[in-house]
Amino acid sequence: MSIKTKLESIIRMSLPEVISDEKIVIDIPKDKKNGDYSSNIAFLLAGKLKKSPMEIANDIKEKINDEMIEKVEIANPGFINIYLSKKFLTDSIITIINEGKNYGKNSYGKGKRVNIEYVSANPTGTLHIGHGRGAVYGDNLSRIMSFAGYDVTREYYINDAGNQMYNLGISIKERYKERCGKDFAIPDNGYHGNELIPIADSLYKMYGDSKLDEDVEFFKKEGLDILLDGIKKDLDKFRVNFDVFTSEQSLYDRGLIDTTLTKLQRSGKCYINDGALWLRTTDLYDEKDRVLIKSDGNYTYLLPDIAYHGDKLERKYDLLIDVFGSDHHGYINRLKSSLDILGFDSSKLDIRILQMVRLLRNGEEIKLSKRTGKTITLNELISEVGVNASRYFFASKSLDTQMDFDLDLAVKNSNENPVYYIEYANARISSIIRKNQYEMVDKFSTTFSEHAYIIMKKLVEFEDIIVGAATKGLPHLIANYLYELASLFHSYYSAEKIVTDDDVSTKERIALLKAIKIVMNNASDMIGIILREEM
RNA sequence: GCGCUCGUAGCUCAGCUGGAUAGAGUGUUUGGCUACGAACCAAAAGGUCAGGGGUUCGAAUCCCUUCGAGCGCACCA
Repeated sequence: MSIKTKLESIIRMSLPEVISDEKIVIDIPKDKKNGDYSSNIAFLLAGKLKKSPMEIANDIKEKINDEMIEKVEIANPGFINIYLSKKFLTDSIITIINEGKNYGKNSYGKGKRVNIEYVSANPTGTLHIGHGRGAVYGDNLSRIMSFAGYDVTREYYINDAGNQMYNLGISIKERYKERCGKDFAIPDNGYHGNELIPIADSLYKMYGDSKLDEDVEFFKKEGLDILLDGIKKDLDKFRVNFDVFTSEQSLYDRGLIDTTLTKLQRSGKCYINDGALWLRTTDLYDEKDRVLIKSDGNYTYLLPDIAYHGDKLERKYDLLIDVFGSDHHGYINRLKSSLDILGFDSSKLDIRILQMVRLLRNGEEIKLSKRTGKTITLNELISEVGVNASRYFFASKSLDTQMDFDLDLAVKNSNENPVYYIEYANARISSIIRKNQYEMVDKFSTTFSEHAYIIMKKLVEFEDIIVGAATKGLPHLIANYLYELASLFHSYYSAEKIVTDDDVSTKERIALLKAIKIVMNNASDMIGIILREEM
């Protein structure tokens, strides 16, 4: 159980019975003079109990008695400040070592099924840096929520139906003609980037020029396979994985689009205007009604999207998380409205918007454009900066920062990257442990320095950080925690010697180091970073 | 024009259900290797939290408003 949860129940037990269901918030004060943990509960109860916050705080203090707590102080104008006991802190070293890779794992989200959909890039080209950000977010959130006990499904939606795919097919066909030495012309709405040239090349290698008479469908299928395969390989290299790939085409094949359409029509929220079928989404949250069937009889993209989300909800998830780029924020209301019209509970759908990555090269902005193919690909990023550094770069920032990314700067700075700082801490610890083999400590006898206790306090915070990151959807909390932990270690390491003539205290300090190493590695796992032991 | 997101140190960013004196990294200045790895540590300087109003014991955080930025506003996906 996490520290905050434990403290919360300790305080709860000390409340007067009448208000024992009050929500209790436990904080970690910025200034250590205000305790290791603190609660403002006395302020919140002042009105209900008709007493001053100071009085209430004192009443609570009187009733608190637990061996994990060293002392409780009341501070003006009514804060309750709690200090953890040293025994609790040193005991936690043993807990951490015993639990190892499982330390921090908890059952907070037990019994909750969550589906996280991310990347879902159209298979019409290679992944670029913008996809990388979404990939890292979705992957980290999946790792963290699993660790926090949620039953997580990672899903990728493949847009393999519709016009775009036809345009892809015809563009590949033209590139294939080019490769075969024939005249070729890519249509205006086709894909002009040079990403398709290797596709044509591999088709040529497989079939020679024997496929010149094949129709667009053939090139669409072949191209899709190759492109999707490339996307999966890039993601795999980036340590991003999925449990389920759902194809849009398969929704058509299963008849899901038509049944969804029928249900929508039965809802009475559809109407025909100018030969098109509209859905009255403005009855709910949308600012504008949306077209489901165009006047030419084709479906819009929205209809399969509704069917897809309906399908996910049918699969009995308690929570659906979609990771979208900010250029798709307009989706939220139309999708939620449609789901409610179908009788689903749209509050189960949580759409996370990630702000765009602005790309720079030598300080100059590069405009992203698929048509011209002028982008920085994920692959380029990985090969120039490395997986660890690029993942940390994305992982350490909140989703709603509009971040700048200068590849040249990133390459230049990759040697002074935060990941190096963290790995260096891991390497120093590993080196000391390697050179000084001691058996396991089962009881701590000496008093650690203040510095050491500060580290232990940080270590026991880990589970709360996991729960916070999982419930708020903020993986960057882990990245920051990891950096702070590394920093505390470096500082400790410089301040005092770990290995001394005193065997007993040396053994105990090394146990602390082992605990730090475990937590650092567990935290790194949460953000897909693999720490080297030597560098 | 309307909508969504955002604006924190020179630069890149934390600060998350409103908490105590707004924090890191980087850059600048200064000090520290005969000690377990100096890719490190210690310290200084650096702020009108975009501006203005409001809500309350208490606001970077919530509300209103002005300014600025990004992104949307298709019978494209």
